[in-house]
Amino acid sequence: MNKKSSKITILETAEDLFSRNGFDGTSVDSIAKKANVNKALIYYYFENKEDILSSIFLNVQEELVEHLKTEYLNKEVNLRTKLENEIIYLRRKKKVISLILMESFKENRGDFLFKSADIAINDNKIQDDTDKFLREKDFLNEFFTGFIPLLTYVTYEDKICQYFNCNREQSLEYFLDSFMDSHFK
Amino acid sequence: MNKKSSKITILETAEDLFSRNGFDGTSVDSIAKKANVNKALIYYYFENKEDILSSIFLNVQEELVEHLKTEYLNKEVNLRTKLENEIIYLRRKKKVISLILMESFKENRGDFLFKSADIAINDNKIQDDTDKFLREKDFLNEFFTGFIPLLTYVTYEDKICQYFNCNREQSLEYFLDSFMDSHFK
Amino acid sequence: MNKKSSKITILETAEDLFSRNGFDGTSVDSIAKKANVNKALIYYYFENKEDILSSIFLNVQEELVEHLKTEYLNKEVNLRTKLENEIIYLRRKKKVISLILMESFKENRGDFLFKSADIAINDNKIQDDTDKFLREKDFLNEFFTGFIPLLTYVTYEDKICQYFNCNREQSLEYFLDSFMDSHFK
Amino acid sequence: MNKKSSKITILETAEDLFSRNGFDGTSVDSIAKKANVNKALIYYYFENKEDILSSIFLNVQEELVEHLKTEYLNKEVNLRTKLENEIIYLRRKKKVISLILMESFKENRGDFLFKSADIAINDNKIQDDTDKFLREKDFLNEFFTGFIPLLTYVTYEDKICQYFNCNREQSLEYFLDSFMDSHFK
DNA sequence: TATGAATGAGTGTTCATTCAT
DNA sequence: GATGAATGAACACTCATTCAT
Repeated sequence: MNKKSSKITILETAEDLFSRNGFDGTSVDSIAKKANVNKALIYYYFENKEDILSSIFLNVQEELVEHLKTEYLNKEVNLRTKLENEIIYLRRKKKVISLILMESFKENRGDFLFKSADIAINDNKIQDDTDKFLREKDFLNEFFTGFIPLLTYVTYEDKICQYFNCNREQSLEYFLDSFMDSHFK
Repeated sequence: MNKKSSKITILETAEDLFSRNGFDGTSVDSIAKKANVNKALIYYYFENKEDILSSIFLNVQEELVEHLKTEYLNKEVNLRTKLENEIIYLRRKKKVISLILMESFKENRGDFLFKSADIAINDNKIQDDTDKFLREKDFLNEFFTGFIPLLTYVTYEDKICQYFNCNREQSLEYFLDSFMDSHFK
Repeated sequence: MNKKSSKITILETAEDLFSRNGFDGTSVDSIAKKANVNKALIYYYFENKEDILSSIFLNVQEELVEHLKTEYLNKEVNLRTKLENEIIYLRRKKKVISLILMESFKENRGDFLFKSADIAINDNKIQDDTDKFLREKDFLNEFFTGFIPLLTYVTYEDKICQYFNCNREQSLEYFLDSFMDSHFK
Repeated sequence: MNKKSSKITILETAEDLFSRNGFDGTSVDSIAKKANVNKALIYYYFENKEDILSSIFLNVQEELVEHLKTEYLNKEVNLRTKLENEIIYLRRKKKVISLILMESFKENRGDFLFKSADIAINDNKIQDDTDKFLREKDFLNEFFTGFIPLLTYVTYEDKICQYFNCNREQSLEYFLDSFMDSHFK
């Protein structure tokens, strides 16, 4: 049988709606309606609306982090191709990414983004106090010239192409050129 | 007399709350309460909640655009100092910036950001179809390696310093190094 | 104009419904409907459902306490007549009384009843530690042989008369006889 | 084997929660959770929530009635000791008693209490219409000076001791003195 | 300009109850 | 006996907005 479990349907629908309208702009009612499940069932699986959000975040964290370790790309021979593939992957996750970014601007809401970035950039290695400042410098560099441009690119891509009435694959080329130039030397 | 007009108080309070909790996460009630004005007075000055948001955006647009024309910085002698000053200015606008970014991820909400970027980057010059692709390439480059890192830096600065328990002015130095390296050759 | 203020209508309706169905058995919706006011208006006047209950309690406390100081009745010449009048008064308050009693049995809910009884019985006089035990003994005596029979009488009166199909004024006579005998010597 | 049957566990848990929070303040969910049984199992044993309440009441009625026949105590030699023992017994039933009282104040809910009192006081004897008034007078007397003080004492005892920070066994002595004086001549 | 009162529709959440297994 | 999943209606509470003054 191909019938997806209700819980997964709920999560996917919530991800979709949250990414379109924001967390606060999405009602639990609308999730239930779009997911074709009874609203009370949502509360059978999740403690509250917030819990849906956390679940979405946690489900994607590990996978996402893996794809954002741009520093390792350095050693690759065909760096640009590798990067392109990463973006193609990230495109499939653009809804969560949009959601993560959106929420990160709210008060006391940046932690998930920073933690993910921290793990991706510092590879979770034992944190040695001696290189705290190096770590900080590295982090800021990777974060603002790598991480953020990458994430914002995949979330804004369609919107920009729509706004400027331009071609998506062409835009990707331009972005890749730009990113290669600026981020890698 | 120091007494600000009610309308300005409302706008400032709304900007503050919107930037903290998002547009949808902020109620008109809470604005009224925090601004110490009668709720109905808000509807005397503004058509609806949306109208408050537009007013905030429009009031700041021109000024903001002026400060985001990073390409012109190229010709400056003391580029880094100039950039630092810009960031110091943008810090004072971080609430609106945060708000603009937050909203830009929602469906059909990116226009304000893109329009501002478009004006800042292309200087609003008569748009000649012949260099459309150059414009696009330039735009994407400026947008993702200049505009976005700058805007996200000022909005994330405090959150990051809090998360990593680090020093704000030191972070700024690191960011400036990074930005100079990546964005300007 | 005879139009009662909405706030008072809400309080009176709530008192009525709470006393019939209990606090938890009464919905704010039902109060709004019966009081013919918009539900949101209830939350304009009261912080939450609990706050309606507290308001009802506090509004009646002082007045009620005054009528329950049975110990002072001792010196009266026509004690029985005095007592009868008190009961006639308490009958008019039987809704709140019923409500107070009902709630007092719940966990952490007896305080209002005990505090009222304490004030009524001890007349709020400066509490001298030397006669703490006397106070306790007096309190228990007054509470269980005076206070409680009186309060339960007015709340059960109608129910009992209905159950036994008997006459209300005749019952009052019987109760007064009984109370005079047992409580006063 | 110490494993209680599920049905009994449900009844005991319900009794506990009902007595703490009232019938309406207790959800079937919370009973299931606290009793560690599946919610649907509750509906396997009981028709509905109401049915749980009735079961609790009926299970205890006979036993309770037996212990409330205070008029027969009259003939006892050591009346006070007998009474004390009754209270010690009733203490063990204080949860149901609290529940019975709580519910009795609601509209159309006093019957269980009155019926129990009626049986206890009139010993269920064939009801002769000729002494109807005597019966009524007796009933009211026993009910308000015996029955009610006794029942409310065991339910309020802990609350009062907590409120006044007093000793439970001392309170019992005081209450017994009081009850002996007022109820038995 | 300003306000207290009011409203209808919606919010997140929980309810008692049922179903298939 | 027992369970996980499901449901429709209700819950307490809040929303953006309006009105009369």
